[in-house]
Amino acid sequence: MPRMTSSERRDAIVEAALNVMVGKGMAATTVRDVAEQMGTSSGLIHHYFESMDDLLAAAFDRAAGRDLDATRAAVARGGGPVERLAVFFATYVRAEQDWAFQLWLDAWAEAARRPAVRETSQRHNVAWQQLLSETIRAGVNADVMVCGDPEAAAWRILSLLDGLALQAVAHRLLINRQAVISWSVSYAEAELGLSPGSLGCLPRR
Amino acid sequence: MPRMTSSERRDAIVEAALNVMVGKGMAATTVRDVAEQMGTSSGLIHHYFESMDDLLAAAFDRAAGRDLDATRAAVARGGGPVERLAVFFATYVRAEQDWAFQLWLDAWAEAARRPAVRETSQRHNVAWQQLLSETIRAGVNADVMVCGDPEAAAWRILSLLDGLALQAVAHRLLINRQAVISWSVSYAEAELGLSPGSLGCLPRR
DNA sequence: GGCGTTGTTGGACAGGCGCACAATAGCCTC
DNA sequence: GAGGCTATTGTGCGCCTGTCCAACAACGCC
Repeated sequence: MPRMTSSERRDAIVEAALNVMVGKGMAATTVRDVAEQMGTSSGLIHHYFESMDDLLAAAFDRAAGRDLDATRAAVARGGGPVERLAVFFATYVRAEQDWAFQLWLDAWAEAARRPAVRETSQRHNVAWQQLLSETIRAGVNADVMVCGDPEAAAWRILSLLDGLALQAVAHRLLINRQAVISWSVSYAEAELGLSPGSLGCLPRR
Repeated sequence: MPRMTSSERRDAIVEAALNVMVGKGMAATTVRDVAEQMGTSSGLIHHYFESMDDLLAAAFDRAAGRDLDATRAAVARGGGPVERLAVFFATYVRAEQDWAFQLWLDAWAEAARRPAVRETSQRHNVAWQQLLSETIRAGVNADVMVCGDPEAAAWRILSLLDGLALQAVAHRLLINRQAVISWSVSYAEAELGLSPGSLGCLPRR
């Protein structure tokens, strides 16, 4: 196979691992799968990653990082705090759709046995909470939201979002994505003292 | 090893499997582990269970079923609808503690690859939602709660509970059990038109 | 152009997995 | 007590896993 620079190859491996993970799930992803996906030998992978744990963590890190970066960028483009918060919800729910949330599910479960995966998922979880709590804090400082503890409120809102996504994945027919976003938006409006409907023109409950 | 009746042996296998699952996680549980835990040969297990999928599902079914039955019984002992709801929260959060929620996490992740586990976790999820929505409906019928759609409200409350438990397990230090119960209780009170504090004397936010 | 460095190969290794199956051991019935 | 039924054993098969390593090949440097 063609020679690559270190960073290119490392990138390609992570990308291949991510592809396999999306298709088969994190727990079922093997070194040989990733090698086959890349079209190289399996030994190559261990030249770039100390262990399978590290590789899975790196692949998950990339997927989760992309979603986080996309949401962070979209939020930053928003005008006022309220609009930024609305963008947060819209982008978050879109990011967590389909295979993405299954990946989070896998990561949480695997975290019990894979230290690197655990570290990665914890780091991203905290990053999401920080992004949301900073958005809330900006709204409070601008006197358009009311919240005594933005940190705690962010945990609560994220918990509801994740819990709803969980239910949506667990039985796809009973809860749909429309419900996830409208319910969580309604909750956030109540939590932050916003008037109903101010966080988006989506049909609400 | 001493001979048992069919049902006794089946029971013992499920119990042993559950013990292993609690200690090592569902994904890491093997036939040989379960056999060793029981003190018998591994071949015996396949006389009672067609596949590992069935065994894992049966073990999870027992664990989840116990929690559900305990909560259902505790709720039934409650006096009025409001007290029953308060009992639901107290018992639910206690049931989901420690290893129990990790088991749910494992089940959700494994569900993608193990049909029997998927069926079992879906069944229990729906059962929890029915228990909660029936409690809510009773409160609405008794004119002590206000809720236009008890089914949907039950999904929202359960989602928040699960999401909070998820965060609590993911980073044990940032959210504790006290927060899980007080935050979810506060949400339920707002959702159902109850006055703050009516769902329990626990310290709230 | 030779040479050292390094990306890359492909297979070996030890271990673990679910599962199957013939042999054994214990109980019940007649 | 004999015979049959079934719970139980122990082993072995085939496959798959992560990791390692000696050999090979391509690139940059002098």
